[in-house]
Amino acid sequence: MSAQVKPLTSFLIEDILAFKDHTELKNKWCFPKTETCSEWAEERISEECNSDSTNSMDVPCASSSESSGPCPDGRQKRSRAAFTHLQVMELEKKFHHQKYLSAPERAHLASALRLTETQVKIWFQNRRYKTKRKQQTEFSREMFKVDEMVQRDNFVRATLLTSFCKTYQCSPYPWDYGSMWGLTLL
DNA sequence: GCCGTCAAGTCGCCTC
DNA sequence: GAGGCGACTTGACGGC
Repeated sequence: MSAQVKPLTSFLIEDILAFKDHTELKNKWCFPKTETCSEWAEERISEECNSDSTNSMDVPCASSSESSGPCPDGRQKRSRAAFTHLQVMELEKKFHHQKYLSAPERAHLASALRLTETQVKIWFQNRRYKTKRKQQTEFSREMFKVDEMVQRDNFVRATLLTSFCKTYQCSPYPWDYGSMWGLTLL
C-alpha cells in the first residue's frame, strides 16, 4: 500500500474534521478503503515502529540541505524537518482534544510519533499561535463587515431624514433630531 | 522570482 | 535558575 505523498502545507485538520465519515478522506489520501483513517494511522504507526527506520513514514524527512553541510561562510545551514502527514495528523488529533500537554503526555506523544519532546512542544506552541492569529484575522474581518453595515445604515437614515425634511418643511427644524441620532443631514 | 507555509530561533515574561 | 509560554522572526521549501 502506498500512501499519497501530499505536501504538508496543504494538510489541515479542518480537512479531517470536515469529513463525516472517512471515505472521502481516504480517497483524498489514498487510505485503504477498509479502514477508518485513525485505524489506518494506528496500524501504520505500529508497523513503522516495528520496521527499521530507514523508510519510516513517521520520522521527519530531513531537508535536502541537512546533508549538504555547512554554508560557505562556515555557519551550519539551518535544517527544517518536514513532519510526515501521519505525524501531523496525530498531532492535530491530540491538539483538537487538548491545547496544552503535560510533560508526561508530551513525552508519550513524542515517543509514539518518534519525534523529540522539543519538536512536540514547539509544534504545539506554533499551533496555538497559528490558531490565535487565524481567530484574530477572522475577528477583524467580522468587525470590518459590521462597521460597513453601520455606516450604510447611518447613510440610509440620514438620507431618509433629509428627504423627509425637504418634503414636509416641518417645524421646529426636525434635523435637530438628527444630531440626537448621531446623523449628519445630507 | 515571489509568496505562503511551517519548523525552529529569539526574546521577554511568568511560574515554580 | 530552569522551563514553559506567547509573540514575533528567520530560513527552508514548495507552488504558482
